[in-house]
Amino acid sequence: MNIKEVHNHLRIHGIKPSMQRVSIMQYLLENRTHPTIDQIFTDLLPIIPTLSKTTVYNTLKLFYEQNAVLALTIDEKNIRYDGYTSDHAHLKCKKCGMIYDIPLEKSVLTPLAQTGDNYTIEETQIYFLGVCKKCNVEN
Amino acid sequence: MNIKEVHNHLRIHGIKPSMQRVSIMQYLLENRTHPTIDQIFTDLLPIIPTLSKTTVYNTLKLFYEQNAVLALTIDEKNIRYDGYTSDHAHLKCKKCGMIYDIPLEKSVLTPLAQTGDNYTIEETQIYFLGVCKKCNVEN
DNA sequence: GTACGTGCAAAGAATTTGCAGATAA
DNA sequence: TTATCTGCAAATTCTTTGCACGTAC
Repeated sequence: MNIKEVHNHLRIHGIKPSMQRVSIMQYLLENRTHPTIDQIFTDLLPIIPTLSKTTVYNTLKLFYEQNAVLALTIDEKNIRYDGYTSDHAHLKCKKCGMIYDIPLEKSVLTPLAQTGDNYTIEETQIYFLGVCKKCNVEN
Repeated sequence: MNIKEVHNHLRIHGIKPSMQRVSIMQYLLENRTHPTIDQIFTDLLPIIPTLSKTTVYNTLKLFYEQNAVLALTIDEKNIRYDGYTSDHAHLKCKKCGMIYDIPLEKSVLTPLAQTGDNYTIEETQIYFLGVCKKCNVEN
């Protein structure tokens, strides 16, 4: 994904595009791995040697407040971030720890939306805990 | 809820009932407030003055491993525990921070169960983030 | 030049670990 | 007795805060 696209993506969400912010958002958009703060920091440090972890914290907090990313708490230890904000569920494999995207059909989304009808719902998250296909085959 | 019932509840889940374990489980069954470790500790300390926070951590980890409680990560700061393990969703109010139980209809559960069909799903959690009725009225 | 962004170091909070004493079968 | 359970203190990990320096408009 080229930098201009990332710039636009940030501006759409009301975020001024600094060099660090662009790099972090680009990382999230290109790596659909639901990374932790630490993974983002470690992977970007070789590219931006002056990067500090505080900046990664600040930036992701800002992205989250501007609804530019999803924050996943499916992992008890660390918050994980997802640059892909459309409707989808997440599966955490209890064996390998990987987090997978699970597409959601309308048959799920429609009744679910009705469930929240009596409240002011801003965000819905669905987490599955189980074993992924790969780990199932291997054992 | 009397102690014998709590004893049984623990034994059903393969947990030896010590005094501390019974107190903590009884607390969870009688207080459907999704408490944090700290809330449990603080509330039980007057009843069990020798209780240590380590024991509360140990005990809830054990309960969770034995599927005797649900662990909610809907709150980014602390894990919250729920002694009520049947199907229901949770709503976290962004204003007051309270976590509410939301009953789930079959129209939600059935298509949701089908979504996970290709995986080995052991647990499903649904989180709503929004504003509760009380806070909506007040503002 | 003023406001905003970044990054260091220190502080704070949540959780885990190591170990010794207590308890129960 | 022998396992297990408990609880203190220390260690570790994750996150936030305070502040000074840089940068951009």
